[in-house]
Amino acid sequence: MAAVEQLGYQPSAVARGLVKRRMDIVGVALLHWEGTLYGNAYLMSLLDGILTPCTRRRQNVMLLALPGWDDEEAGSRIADGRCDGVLLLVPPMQCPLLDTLRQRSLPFVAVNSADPLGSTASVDVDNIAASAEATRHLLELGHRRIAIVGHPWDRVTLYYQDRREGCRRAMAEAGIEGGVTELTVDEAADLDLSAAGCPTALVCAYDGIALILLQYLKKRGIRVPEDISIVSFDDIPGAAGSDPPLTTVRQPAVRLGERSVEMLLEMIANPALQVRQEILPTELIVRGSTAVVRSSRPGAADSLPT
Amino acid sequence: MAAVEQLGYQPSAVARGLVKRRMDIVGVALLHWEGTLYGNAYLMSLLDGILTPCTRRRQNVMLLALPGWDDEEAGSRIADGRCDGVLLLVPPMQCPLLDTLRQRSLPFVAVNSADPLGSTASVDVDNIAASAEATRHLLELGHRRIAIVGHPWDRVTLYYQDRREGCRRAMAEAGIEGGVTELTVDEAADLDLSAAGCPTALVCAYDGIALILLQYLKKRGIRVPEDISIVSFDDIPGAAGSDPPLTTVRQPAVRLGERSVEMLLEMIANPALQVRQEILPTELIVRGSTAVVRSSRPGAADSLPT
DNA sequence: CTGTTAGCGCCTTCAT
DNA sequence: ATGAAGGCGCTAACAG
Repeated sequence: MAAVEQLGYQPSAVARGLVKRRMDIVGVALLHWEGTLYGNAYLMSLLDGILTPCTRRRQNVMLLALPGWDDEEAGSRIADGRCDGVLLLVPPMQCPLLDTLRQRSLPFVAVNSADPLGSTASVDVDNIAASAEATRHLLELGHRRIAIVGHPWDRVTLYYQDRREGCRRAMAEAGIEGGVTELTVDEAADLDLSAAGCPTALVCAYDGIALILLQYLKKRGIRVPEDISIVSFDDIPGAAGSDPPLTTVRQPAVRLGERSVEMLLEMIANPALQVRQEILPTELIVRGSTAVVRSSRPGAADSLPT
Repeated sequence: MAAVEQLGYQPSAVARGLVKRRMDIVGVALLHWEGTLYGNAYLMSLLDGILTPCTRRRQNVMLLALPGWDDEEAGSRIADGRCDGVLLLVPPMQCPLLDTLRQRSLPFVAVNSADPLGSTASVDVDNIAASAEATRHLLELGHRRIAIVGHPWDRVTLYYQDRREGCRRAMAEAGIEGGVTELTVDEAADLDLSAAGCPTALVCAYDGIALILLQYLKKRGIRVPEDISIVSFDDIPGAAGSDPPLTTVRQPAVRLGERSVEMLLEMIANPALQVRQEILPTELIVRGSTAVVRSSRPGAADSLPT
């Protein structure tokens, strides 16, 4: 035993893992290609939340960077016994990796992407309700023509669709029918404010888009919120420090990360556990990027709240 | 073999690892406590650079979040055979983990923290030269009283000390002796510009500090760069979008990450390889947070460059 | 309570 | 070519 100290002996985690069928590693699968993380503060916050309970509970975190969710070999890189369970960051409802995990009955939790069918464990927010709240805020400020802004590739995501749906519902409740106009970032940046029917407020799919848009608009001399109001989602660091500070729906990113790890660890410890879907609350943070609609904007004054 | 397809058989990476003594996992050790990643865009960029070559070369990345570099159990969590090598993100020159890795002769590369003795493999930038360049930029703008700003805990880091040293050298070359004033973020935010001897330019230890400082100063009605100039380091996303956009020394974070992985994989493949220390170039990005010193600032006009 | 032994699932070597 | 066997380093079950 003295020799153990002397020689600095370390038991092999791999050999132990082979016997105990547990590596104390949780996998974290996320989309990644060069530059994806760079600037993706939201993912960073999620990771932050994931790491804390892992460190406390002596779990290691293995990152699985996927070029796409349809990647066929993802399963063989993470469902090969090296992880005890997997966290999927914003996965689609269907992909080969999900099938592989199910087949190998490896526990997994979807983060920020709840299956409407309720068949997979998940931790998420209620994007529809969150977006409806943000939209109502705009409606209360007198905005009637509201568009949603996102990249074309965002449109396939569940959270985008839910946020659009929330927006639609809030507008419908206010008597504005006809769906929500969808704009790409470029279209939003090039908006002709003097055109009839031009939106007076923009709902951005997430803060990253809002921040970029703010820069484009500033370059064109368009003032936010005087000329156009902007709300978005996430409340990443940087949302409060932008010019103007963003009005945004805060997502409890750190909590989402924490809860998803805890749920996963429970599932690993007790595989018979029933699938749970947890919903965490969001909060509308009103800052400087939204204001009462300007009466000089065509078609705005006639619909100010009474 | 048809059964393999049918049953979805997956070889166990753990059993294979036991035999081959290789898990195809690179460990990434970094300091972490709750909220550390949140907003640490620089680390994110490093990670980004690390993930790309790893994905390409079928390596997995295991995150080891350390509460501190003096953590005694860090070694047993990563030097227990589960990783083939380790990347240390901004480690100190001495810590138990380093000793453990050396003892177990596990290959490792220090990122952004080159050992002046040259005894450990590393990928870094030349912080002294980078800081001297930034300082010369300020000197050329007529600034003579320059202070460096950092949190108290930054001061123990090598990069802080090197950046301060670079600053000192550039000032000494310009005939300004006496060392560099060191300010905490709070002190810098509370600066009395009308006081004699008050700095006219600030060198922030990194962009995160500069961005925070910008907000504090704005709240106090102090204009940047009119009232005070600011330079910093890293060029994180957000540095270009701040108000004003930051003048900063760009660190090739993604490249640093990429190179360090590649070096580590070489060392894993060939343990006899000689220790290399790689230095990557930086670039001063001049934007809007620096300007010619105002003659109205006391003691500034008398020392304008001739 | 200490000491021995049989695998964990794979790869490698050796024999057929 | 295909097949059998030993062992990687550990744990757990068993025997002394």
